[in-house]
Amino acid sequence: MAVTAKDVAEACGVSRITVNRALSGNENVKPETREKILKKAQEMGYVPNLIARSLVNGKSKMIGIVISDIKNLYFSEIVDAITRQARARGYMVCTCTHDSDCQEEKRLIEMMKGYCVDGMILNCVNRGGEFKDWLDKLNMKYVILGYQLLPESYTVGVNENKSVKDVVRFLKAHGYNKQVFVVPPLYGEDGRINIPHYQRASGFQEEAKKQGCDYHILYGNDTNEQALEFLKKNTGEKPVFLCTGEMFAIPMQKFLKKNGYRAPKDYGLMTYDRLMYRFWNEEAIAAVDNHVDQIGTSVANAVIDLIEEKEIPMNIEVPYDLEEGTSL
Amino acid sequence: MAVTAKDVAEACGVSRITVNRALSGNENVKPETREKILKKAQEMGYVPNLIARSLVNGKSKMIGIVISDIKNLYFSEIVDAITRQARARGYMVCTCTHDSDCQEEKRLIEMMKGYCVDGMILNCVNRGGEFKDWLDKLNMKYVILGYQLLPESYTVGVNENKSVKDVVRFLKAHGYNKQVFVVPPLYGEDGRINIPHYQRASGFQEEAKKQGCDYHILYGNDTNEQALEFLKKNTGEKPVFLCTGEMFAIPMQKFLKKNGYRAPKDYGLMTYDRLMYRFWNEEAIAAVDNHVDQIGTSVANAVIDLIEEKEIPMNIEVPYDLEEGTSL
DNA sequence: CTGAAAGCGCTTACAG
DNA sequence: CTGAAAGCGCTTACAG
Repeated sequence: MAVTAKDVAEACGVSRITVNRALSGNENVKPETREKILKKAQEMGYVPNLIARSLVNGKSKMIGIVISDIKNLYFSEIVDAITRQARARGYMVCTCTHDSDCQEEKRLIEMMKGYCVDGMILNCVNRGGEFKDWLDKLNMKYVILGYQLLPESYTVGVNENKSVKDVVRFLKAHGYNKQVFVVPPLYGEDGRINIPHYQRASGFQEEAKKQGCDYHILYGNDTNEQALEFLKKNTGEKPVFLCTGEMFAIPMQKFLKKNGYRAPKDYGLMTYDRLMYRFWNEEAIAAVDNHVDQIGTSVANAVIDLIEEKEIPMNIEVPYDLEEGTSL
Repeated sequence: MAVTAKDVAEACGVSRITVNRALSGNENVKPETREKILKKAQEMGYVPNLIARSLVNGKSKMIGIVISDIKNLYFSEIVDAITRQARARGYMVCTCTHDSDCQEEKRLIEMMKGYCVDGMILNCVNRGGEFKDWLDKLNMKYVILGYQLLPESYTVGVNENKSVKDVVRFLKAHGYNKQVFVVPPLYGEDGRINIPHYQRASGFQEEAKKQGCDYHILYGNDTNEQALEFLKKNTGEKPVFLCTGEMFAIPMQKFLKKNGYRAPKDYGLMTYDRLMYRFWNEEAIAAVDNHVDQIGTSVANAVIDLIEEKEIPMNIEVPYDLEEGTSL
């Protein structure tokens, strides 16, 4: 098997403790001995066994990430940011995906515990107090991806309720009084609610009402068609569509274009995130940029702070920006 | 800290060995004792410490993935496929990224060894015999992402030299005798060659010559402009551009469109991969589909087969498809 | 059916 | 400056 400290020790005619001391930079080693050990270790290709070290130290320097799907651009960008920040602070990252399967999520979290990760970052599909109790019983440190997503837990994310209110005012300031919020079904096939989308939808409603806007909500799996109907029937003011994601905004833009409606001539368009945008050099849709990389960096810092026993706020808000584009 | 087998044993008034036997499904435990142990373990939230197990078993059931950048769609798709296949075979995955930094790649590989991964999947930026020697000295199992990328190593990928020849014939069969290969600089800033692109370029040249095509190669950072010039000066036959990636093909298509040239009216267009395509519902560019998910599945299987001491071929070719689109 | 012993590779006191 | 001892949580023989 692999070369161990013991092998190096034998090759040098000293004890493994001395080898360890030399390698760890401890001062109490005779310079010549140290030299010899370092040289031999190098020669023999000695790499310390980190899991043995974990076992005795009680810390693994590993962070577990349990998310739904890494092919999703949102997550690949977050995982990238987490990986970088974790490495910068001396941690390695293990990622696994549960495809929004509640049972699988629990299995993976237990597995992460089994591997003794020092902390976990969760994009949890399980919800509510029962899950929270189950999680706490594991006695692990964890941070939830998503602002205030799980009660009484450490969370990191954008305050969706607040940001959408900014958007309403932003659009109003751009002269749009007729505002249409476009959102896919809030409830999944399993009957569970999509909390971030719900936070946006309810915030939109509150603020649009408050601002005296003529507001509407398009909801469901056929929002493209609904939007087209809306434009056809619309009289008077030009409306703006606020889509809850690029996955909806971009196809909608194409669909409407095919049917003779163009932004910003016939309607305004705004979306969330600019993840796909980086692949193209075309006109930008106005967007709420949630700075996904910052979310990743923040959540990595949060969980590492927890691990290192630093105090952090319960719910960390990551800032967002409203970005102009050519679609308003 | 966490609940150990010892804790469960004490709670049940038996030895930890008995606990272990009950939990591992060993038959030699009195049914009542087993019942009691299973119940207590469940109650106490016992999760076996997998790194302690790794230490004694000499295998961690972890696979290390060392790649350049997970934000790259190619890699996020591969990592996704690897993760799924690895889980299906009982392995967990640790991923880290080196941003094409040769030193960092070596550090990460050593770190993976330190964490006792049973095998590694590498998208290596280091090349050549010296690296190969260094790698082998670590005495780890590894598979390289990229067909025949590192000599005398297990590799998995598409046979680029072969596939591009198919493409040349495919385009010829579509009536294109004037073929233009579009490739970014083959040498990076660091002077190292991009082997897959080189394999494609040289295969293209060989086959185009053999087929008696009127062939050209556009090469560099301004291939959009070069393509436009080419079309402007072009007389006679309609050419086809074969781009080495969507990152080049899609912007080129847009650029040419802006300048009044459209595919397939004024030119033909073919590209590699359909990774971005899944985000859109627009017309498809004809493409060599490398089935990136299959590459991921294959490379996961390859490394796990190695770990489990099964025989596998040195270089595994993953099949590709030539996909029709609306651009030819 | 059950347990005491040895060991995986390391670290952390403690003794010389 | 150097080493023997104990222990992290588990598993694998071996003994009763």
